[in-house]
Amino acid sequence: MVANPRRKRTAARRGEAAPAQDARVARREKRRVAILDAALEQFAARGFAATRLDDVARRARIAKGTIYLYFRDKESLFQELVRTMLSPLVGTIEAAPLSEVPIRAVVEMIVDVFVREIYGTRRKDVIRLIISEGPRFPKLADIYYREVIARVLPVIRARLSLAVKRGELSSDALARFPQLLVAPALVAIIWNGLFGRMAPLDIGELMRAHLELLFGERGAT
Amino acid sequence: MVANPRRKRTAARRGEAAPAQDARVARREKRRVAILDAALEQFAARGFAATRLDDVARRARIAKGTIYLYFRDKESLFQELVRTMLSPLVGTIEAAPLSEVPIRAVVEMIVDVFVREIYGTRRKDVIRLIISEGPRFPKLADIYYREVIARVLPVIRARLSLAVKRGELSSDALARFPQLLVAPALVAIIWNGLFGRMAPLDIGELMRAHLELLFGERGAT
DNA sequence: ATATTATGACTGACCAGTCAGTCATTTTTG
DNA sequence: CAAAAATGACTGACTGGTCAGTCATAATAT
Repeated sequence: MVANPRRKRTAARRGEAAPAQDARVARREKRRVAILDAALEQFAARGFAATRLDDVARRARIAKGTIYLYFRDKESLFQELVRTMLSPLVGTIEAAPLSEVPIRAVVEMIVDVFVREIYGTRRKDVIRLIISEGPRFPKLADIYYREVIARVLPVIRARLSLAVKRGELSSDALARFPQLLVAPALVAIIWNGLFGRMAPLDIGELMRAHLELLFGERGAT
Repeated sequence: MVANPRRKRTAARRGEAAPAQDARVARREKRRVAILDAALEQFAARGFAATRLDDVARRARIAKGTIYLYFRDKESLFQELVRTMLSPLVGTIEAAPLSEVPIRAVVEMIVDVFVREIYGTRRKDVIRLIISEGPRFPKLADIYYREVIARVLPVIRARLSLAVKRGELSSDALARFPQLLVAPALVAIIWNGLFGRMAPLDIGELMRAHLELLFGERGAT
């Protein structure tokens, strides 16, 4: 799109952003979110292949054709969904108080972010989707790795290595495999997705037990 | 199937198991396995919904209609696959030398079974399938829970509780959440399924590090 | 000859993606 | 200012293709 001279003139004359234009943009964004919302619901409930875009459209209260005005195709919609839901979270870890805090507090903070911001929100459904569909959509696994894992993991690993050097940790096991830190939380997501009906797993207690194994008895709660 | 009178007569007359009959049974079983094999390959590669029974048939070198002589429908085939692959494994744990062995050896044995018998075989694909498709097939999650989890978990939990009572373990965290024991192995399966191309995770090293965190430095290897 | 097993063409349901047409809103013209 | 023209967001019927499951027929075994 080329800049429109008409628009410029109007905005200049009134000394404000063109209101009609802004309303359009806002409306467009609202629709986009509505589609993504509906898509998450359907993909989470039925998986990628079994989700019908007719249903997504119905949930979003639009016609099916409209989806194609916002997303290239079903797979793009799926990818955008993952990107939109997870990318914002990365900042939280990247910007966190780094090395000024004792390692136990750092670890508890990471675990807490995971439990509250993922397990406690619809993001857990996105994680489930990545686990389920990722192997069949290399592009999806790629996006997730590049935009989340590759940005968060090194930060955490660096802090853990520092803790080893400082003598805060007696073993370098965690620094070498930071995955060990969140593995139980991931398992809780999976477990409750599968067996929540018959044997729900209390993620709070689970992670408390996990930290107990890592650091020994009770810490600040 | 009702007992076949012809078979009885033949066996009696010849004083041996009816050979023709046995050949039939064997042939039938071989076909069944061929179908299950092909199905595992396809389901693992494409997921339940995207797998075509035409492809399964081609892989098994039979016609599509033949599948329906061995399995009621696509979903039954899927369920039978899971049952057939995992049930045999349960015996291994159930029959293992229980409380005569020190707890660390018990734990290492459990981890080892997991790594060798699941991660090291096509059973890991079955686990992946359960994780991926389970939420959409409650019947599948049910089967897996009843036939595997519900039989293995109590045994392991009991042994861990005993270890706590005996003073072999200083914390009851593991006894309360035996899931913590295998969580890293599960994460390794998932991780390598998603990111194996760009950042493979060495499950041997991972589990060694895990045990190090649970028990402190090196044990018997 | 009969029963059992296997085949693969066929059917009907299903669904992603398209596109010609509608309509509300905005811009231009007189 | 009102009428006319332009815009572009939105719709939903339609198409082409896919695939689970069936069944009449054929091959094989007894």
